[in-house]
This record gives sequence, C-alpha cells and structure tokens, in this order.
Amino acid sequence: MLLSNTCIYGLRASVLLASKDGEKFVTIRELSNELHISFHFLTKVLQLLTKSELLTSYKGPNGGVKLARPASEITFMDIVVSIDGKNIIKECALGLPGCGEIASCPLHDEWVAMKGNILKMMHSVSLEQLAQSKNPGQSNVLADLKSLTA
Amino acid sequence: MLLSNTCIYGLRASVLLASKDGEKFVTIRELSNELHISFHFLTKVLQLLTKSELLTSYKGPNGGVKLARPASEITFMDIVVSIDGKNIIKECALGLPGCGEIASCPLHDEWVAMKGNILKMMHSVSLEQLAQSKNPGQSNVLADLKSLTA
DNA sequence: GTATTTTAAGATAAAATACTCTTAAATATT
DNA sequence: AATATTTAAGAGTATTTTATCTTAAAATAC
Repeated sequence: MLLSNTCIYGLRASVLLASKDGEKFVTIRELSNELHISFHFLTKVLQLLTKSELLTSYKGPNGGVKLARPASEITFMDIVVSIDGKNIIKECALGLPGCGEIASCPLHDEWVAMKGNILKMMHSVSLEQLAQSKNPGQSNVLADLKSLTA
Repeated sequence: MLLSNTCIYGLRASVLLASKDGEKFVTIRELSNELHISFHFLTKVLQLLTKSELLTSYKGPNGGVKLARPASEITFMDIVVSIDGKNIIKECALGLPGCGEIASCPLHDEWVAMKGNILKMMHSVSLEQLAQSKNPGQSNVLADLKSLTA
C-alpha cells in the first residue's frame, strides 16, 4: 500500500478538522468518536502533526487540536510527509538503489512520470478541497469519514 | 511503499532468470549469490512463484528453478500479484472503505486514473522487456540487479 | 541402496508497524 | 488550593513483515 494506516488516520482527522470551525479547539476524543478510531492511537498520530506544526494543540478544559493554518493552505502532501515521510514512492519500481543516477532500468521513465503525477496530486489538493466535495456527482467525504468502521 | 520487499526480491530474481537460458534450471543458490539476497529467504519467495506456476522447480542435482513460460509471456504484474496480491493500491486514497460505490471522495477520479495507469504499466511490461533494456540511453537492468547490495 | 544435491516446509527470531494503557503536565473552573 | 479536563509522553502489547535456521522430501549419481 502507498500510505500507512497511521497516515490515513491522520488524513481523515485532518479533513474532519478542516470541516469544522477553524477557530475552536476540537478534542481528540470527539474526533476519535466521529472517525471510529481508538482515542489513544489517534492521540499519538495527531501528536506527529502537532510536532510538524500542521496542528496547534491546547491542554486542559476547552482544549484540543485545530489546524495551525487555514485548511486551504494545508495540503494532502503536508499530512503525508509529516507521518510517512518524503519517500513514500521508491525511486525505482524494482527497488534498485542506483537506478536513475548513472543508468536506469527499463521502467525508469514511466515510473518517474507516474510518481510525479501522484506527488503532484497530493501537493495540489488542500484539506479544504477534501472537506467540501465540489463535484455534484460526489457526496461529501465526511459522511464516509465518519460512518465507516473498517 | 507500493511493493513489499519480498515482491521486489521476486521481481529481481525473475528478471535475472529471464536473462538466462530459459531451458536450464538455475539454482536458487546462484540467484541469491548474484542478487545478494539471503539464500533461505529467496527460497521462500520463489516458492510463492512456483506455487503460482510462474516458475517451474526441480529438486536434486542439476535442479533449480526456471520460468514456466517464455519471458515475453510473463508480466511484471504476474509477479506482483503472485507475491503482494491484487490489491496493491487501495480503492481510495483516504482509505475510505465505501468510496466509489455509492458516493466518492473528492480525490476519487484522479486516484482511479492513476491507479489504472500503474496497473496498466505493470500489466504491459514483460520480464523479457525488463531483462533486455532496449532504449539506447538505458543500461541493462541486470548490472544493477547484480551489483547492488542495499 | 547410499551419499549428494537441491527445493520444500516448518519452526523460530528479529524488526517494523499498529495499537493500548498508564502516568505526567498544562489549563480551567470552582 | 482542589479538582476536572485534556494533550504529551512513555512503557508495554500484538500483529505483520522480514529474515534465519533446521529438517524433510525429492531427484540424481555412484
């Protein structure tokens, strides 16, 4: 799989946060309830995003987490990099460590193009876009985000 | 990552086999030496390919493994499916289990298109093509296959 | 048939990932 | 100050992936 489970949890929580009032702190308990993700585990995941300064957190009553920047300014990619790191797609489809530097494997060009497309998409899609589905044929992602367990 | 380590080992060994005389059995010991992969682990990996009938194996002296079909008739995809299964790329980038059935997340269309491209490439590239680099600018993949450790 | 070569299979170990539980620290309310 | 709320941090557990080691089974050669 391209993204770890942990990363997908982080993405879902971020999109959910993006759908809420960006000023208020939202408790991780609330997020974990709506997303059906274990509270303790989600806490760990969101700590990563907080350390990366994509989220701001606040302890104590009325505390919680919120996006550190407007949802339009945080990309899918930001979340992915924060949790899974920069190398989610290997340089070479065959895992050849030297591929592309001096010589390349036969898949190289196609692979680089596809990798580029995926990264480009991740970079160009914001949490705001993910939170509000714009195409008429598509329902809001939030319904799925919340209702599904598996 | 898209493909497991195990799968990449299987791919490398298959490409190496494709570069050799397709009639003779090649010992796993020889493959593991050339690829710098642990003999015992490679044995396990190739057992999967043998079970999937992509390789033929033979025990005893002068035994080993060889491709079950001509290298031109075995695809990158065949190897990947045999080792990592059919679902190497999730339906939905956000891991939403229901995405695409009734409603879709905002990434859906782009994601499906990219997934299709990757699968198409894997399906259209044969072991023969991987074994003999055809583009002048590209070195043969075998040099990398053999020489690199990591 | 005995020894040798080689894959097959199983048991075990190590590492990475996923997840849980407990305690500490910070903040707010009373 | 005392208590409740909430994130942070750390320790611990479980599962999956990766890798190793041992033994068994099959085939050959002598």
